[in-house]
Amino acid sequence: MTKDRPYSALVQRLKVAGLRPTRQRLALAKLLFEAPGGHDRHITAEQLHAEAVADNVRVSLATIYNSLHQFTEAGLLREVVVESGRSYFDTNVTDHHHFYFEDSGRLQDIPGEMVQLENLPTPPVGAKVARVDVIIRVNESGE
Amino acid sequence: MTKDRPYSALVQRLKVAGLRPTRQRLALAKLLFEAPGGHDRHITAEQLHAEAVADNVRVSLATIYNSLHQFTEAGLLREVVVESGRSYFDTNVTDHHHFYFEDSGRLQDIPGEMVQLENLPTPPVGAKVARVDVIIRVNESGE
DNA sequence: TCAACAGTTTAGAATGATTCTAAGGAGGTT
DNA sequence: AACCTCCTTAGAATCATTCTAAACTGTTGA
Repeated sequence: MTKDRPYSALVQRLKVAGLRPTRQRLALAKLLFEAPGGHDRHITAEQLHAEAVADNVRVSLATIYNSLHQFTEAGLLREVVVESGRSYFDTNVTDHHHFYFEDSGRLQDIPGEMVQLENLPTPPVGAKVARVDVIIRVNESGE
Repeated sequence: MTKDRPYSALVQRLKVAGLRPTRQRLALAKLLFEAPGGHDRHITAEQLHAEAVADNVRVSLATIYNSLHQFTEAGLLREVVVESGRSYFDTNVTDHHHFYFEDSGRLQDIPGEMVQLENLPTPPVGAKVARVDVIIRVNESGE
């Protein structure tokens, strides 16, 4: 039988991340990482919750938040902040940047190698660079 | 008399921006743009409110928010978002970028010319670049 | 100088996203 | 199956921010 195979890729992925493969974490991981539409998803907690509900997965919002943060800490997701009061979680954890469409609130990936950062200033003494985010904010409306 | 001179620089600045120079807007503008510590301030609404209170200026939080947004629209301030759920307002409106100290939540300006962005991808058709933000996230704790 | 109107301020309620709490539930191991 | 720890959850709580409706003030023109 191919379904319910105990050691599917997702189960392994969670275990490697040090997270117990619970019902809800598996369901969320599936929605996030095996979405039919492909990868490079930028999703909010509310959106993921809506998807889960639509997929008949019963999960509380609290668990959505817990899971998103745990996945992020484990390196399975990356948090992107472009707008105060709303966090996006990006399934693309490779080095890359973003276009942000201010009108629609949509994000679009820019491959890391498409942006060349020259002459980056050295960080202050004692500080280590955790990440460099480049956000290109664009408008689509003819304003 | 030098105080209460009706056409001080701040009054003019507000008028040019199309904002009536009211008591509270003047007081806030003074705190923001004529702070003794110098320019390049990165301040939140709550912080500004606290400064106003400490300076015996009676202003409501609602007015703080209104003013910060009006100043931003008028180009006197720039909003910086680095962390979900908290907006910083930057008194430096020239082209520049930021170091963000994740431990302390502090921001530090990086002059625009210190970051050279090469090969920026062209925005999607119909979209115009409003701004490019570069945020260098750093940690100070020896983690 | 002063009336009058439009633009401002305000307290407090409302909102929206996120976090907390404490109690019940479910993996995994023996 | 027992057991312990980790996980999930409903609902309350929190936090930043926005809204509302009423009171107030700058400015203009008579």
